[in-house]
Amino acid sequence: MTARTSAESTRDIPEATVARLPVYLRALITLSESGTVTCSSEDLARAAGVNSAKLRKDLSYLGSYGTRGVGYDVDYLRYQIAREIGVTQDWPVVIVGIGNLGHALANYSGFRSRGFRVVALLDADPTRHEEVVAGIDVRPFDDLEQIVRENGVAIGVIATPAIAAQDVADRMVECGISSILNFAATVLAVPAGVDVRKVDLSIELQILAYHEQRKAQADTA
Amino acid sequence: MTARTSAESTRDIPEATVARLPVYLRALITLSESGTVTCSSEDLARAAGVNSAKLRKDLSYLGSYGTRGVGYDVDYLRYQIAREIGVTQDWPVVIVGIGNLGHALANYSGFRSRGFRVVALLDADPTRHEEVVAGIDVRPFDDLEQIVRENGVAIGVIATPAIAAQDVADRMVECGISSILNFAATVLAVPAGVDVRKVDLSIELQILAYHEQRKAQADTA
DNA sequence: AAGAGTTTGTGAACGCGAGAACAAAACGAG
DNA sequence: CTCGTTTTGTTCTCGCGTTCACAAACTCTT
Repeated sequence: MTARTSAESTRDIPEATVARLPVYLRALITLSESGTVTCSSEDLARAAGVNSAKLRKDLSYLGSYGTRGVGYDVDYLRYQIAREIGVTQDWPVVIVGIGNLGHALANYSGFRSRGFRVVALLDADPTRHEEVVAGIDVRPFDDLEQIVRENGVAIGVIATPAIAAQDVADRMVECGISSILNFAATVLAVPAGVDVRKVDLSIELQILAYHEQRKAQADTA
Repeated sequence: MTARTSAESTRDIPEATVARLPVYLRALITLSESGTVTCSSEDLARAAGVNSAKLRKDLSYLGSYGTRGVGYDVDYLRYQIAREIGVTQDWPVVIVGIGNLGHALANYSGFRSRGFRVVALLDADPTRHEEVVAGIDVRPFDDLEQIVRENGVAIGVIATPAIAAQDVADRMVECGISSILNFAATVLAVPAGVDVRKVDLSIELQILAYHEQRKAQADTA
């Protein structure tokens, strides 16, 4: 990892703030589409479901984009956040594993509208290679390297069964992919420098179940 | 909310720990299926992708289920964690919104195998009410109250478009559902006492994009 | 039976994030 | 131009979560 020398735009933003920026961005888009030109931190915080002090602190890491006594220009702030996240540019993405979830992901319009372009759908099962999902041919997993090279893909999505996920991740890393979104129910081992984010549907439900159980215990206490 | 008087099993477990318990549980199940009888905190931590000190501290909130100098009995610890989370019992769940994602969720085997039973699929669109997904009839959204009442449903999953999500949530709360898993791209407002967890696919990708952009900047610096 | 070797459970230190509170800056009225 | 009002940007404090480090407890060998 090279040392950071550039003065501009490389202050490090806390991870917790990074995770909220997309939420603010979505709220700003909604406000913009409803014709709102200016909003206060209070307005935006309510739309994003956070505390207004936290919102202002988060935005202060990006710079000083508001006007005291007035608030924030919705479209201007929207652009600044989008630029900071990096979604003003186009991110090519590959999805591996075209089962039920892979289908849903391929058809998910939220990717396209937010700067992500699905350039390929891959599956190891040859019987799926006839399929066309969301207007995209399903191709053999072995085409991964070529696709990554030709499209400059940096982000991969894993929607395979858990048993296959580590192999897919290894191949992705070999091909030069450095960010992985993992929907498989397994912990991936990857080298340093590769980012993995995990989404596990059943874990979310289990967390809810824990709290639900406690509520039930409290009621019968 | 009633005061907690029961001495046993009501120590409050930190939220961060609760979020990791399902990960430990999954790791233990994998270990158990591979025939492992005993494991050290180091082993389990590696399988779960966390620090072993953190693992031990997390487990210490549940009680003292290990043996010094030996480690943990895999099946025993597995049961204890499952019991603490509440997945030794069966949780009936309804899914509202049977689009691409709703299909994927209805077919997701990870729910069933972890104590969650999908008792109904609901959709507001009458043209879908002919469909049978994952062996379950798709029914009108207005049947929600009856289904919740008859099955004692406490957990609802929202997989509708963002525009409909708040209405669905309101109706769920009215019917007595007190835990909601929200896949729609919107922030839900719910009364106190109702838990909401949000899963937003495009937000996860945006977080990856942010880090990817920084890596690219670092390389060209 | 005693000592060497493991591994858990936990006390203590540390760092990060949340929220309160306020000073600084912009606007508008008179 | 000045004063009051509004709202941002930032400082400060507090609490939570992570990690280290070690004593307590158990096993095994001799």
